[in-house]
Amino acid sequence: MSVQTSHSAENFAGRILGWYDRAARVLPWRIPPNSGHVPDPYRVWMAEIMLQQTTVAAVAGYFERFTARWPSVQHLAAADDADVMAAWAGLGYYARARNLLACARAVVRDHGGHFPDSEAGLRALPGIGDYTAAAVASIAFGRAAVVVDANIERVIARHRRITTPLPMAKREIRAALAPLVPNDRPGDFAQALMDLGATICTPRGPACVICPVMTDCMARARGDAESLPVKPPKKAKPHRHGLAYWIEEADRLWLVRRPDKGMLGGMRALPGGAWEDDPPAESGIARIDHSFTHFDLTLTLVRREVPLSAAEGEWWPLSDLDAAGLPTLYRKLTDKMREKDG
DNA sequence: GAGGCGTGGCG
DNA sequence: TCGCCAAGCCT
Repeated sequence: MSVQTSHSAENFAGRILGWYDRAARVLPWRIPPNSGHVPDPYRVWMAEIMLQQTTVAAVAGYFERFTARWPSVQHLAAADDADVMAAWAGLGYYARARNLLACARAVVRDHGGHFPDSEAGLRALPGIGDYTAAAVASIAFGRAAVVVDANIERVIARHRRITTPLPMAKREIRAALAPLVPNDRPGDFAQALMDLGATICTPRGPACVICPVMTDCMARARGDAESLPVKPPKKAKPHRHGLAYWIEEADRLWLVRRPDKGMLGGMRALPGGAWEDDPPAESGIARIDHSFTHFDLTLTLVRREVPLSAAEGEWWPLSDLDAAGLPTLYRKLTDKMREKDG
């Protein structure tokens, strides 16, 4: 991975790290630069999984709750699946939670409770891809890995003015970044580039005038930083419809668990039918709209008297629905019913 | 390589 | 309002 470091590369890393020393964001999972503290690989890993495609603001509370409740990988590995899934509810991309548990158990079972300290070792664990392996190797273990996330992609595509469209540009971006990675403080370097992308080299309206690497940024010189990186066009989202069943008895609600694969896999949910292209005939007692990554959904809530015999599920106290850990889609329905009934 | 996979915030 | 986007991974 690492390489001969040219004079200009040192200069780049130096300016990035100098800026980071002054401007690093204070985050619950982050060791402040030059504090002399040693990062806990478990916490670094936990944060990286939660931050996949998810904003810092959304993650903060979940990170605090998870690390308080399961302070080590051994604690997490011993947790009940249902508790972990419920605690993840609302954060999205639920395959991450299933892989989080699988990964914790693999670390305990196959690695004596210690995370592998190499990129390749980390990459072999469930839920850890190229980015996360490099990020944990670099931040937790000081390895000079080439960390490339969407922020860093944007920073490098602009600095080197790489106009090849994504995802083809990834190869060029990685090649451009590799010789810039310092052997000293590689973790801070990666976090610095991500902070830079999040606060200065932003997708829209980048604040080039205060950027620590403005002087040799090729896109800045050309005045087209905001147009980079070039991304492929998005596809239109279809609209779907579905039914959900409100089955209530003695102040309890009938909940099911969705299958492990597919949408909202492994999560508690209201029972219901398949999601289809056409709206249902019934008008129901409530209706909500929800937008997923690849389709929009209108869900109609219908009252039913008894559980379907074949459906496996559980009666849940209506007074404690929050603890069920329903995904946001179903939370919208239960919130609406709570409003109606007072 | 392309598509499946959540959610909330922001301009 | 609504499209875009956020520390991607898996198949």
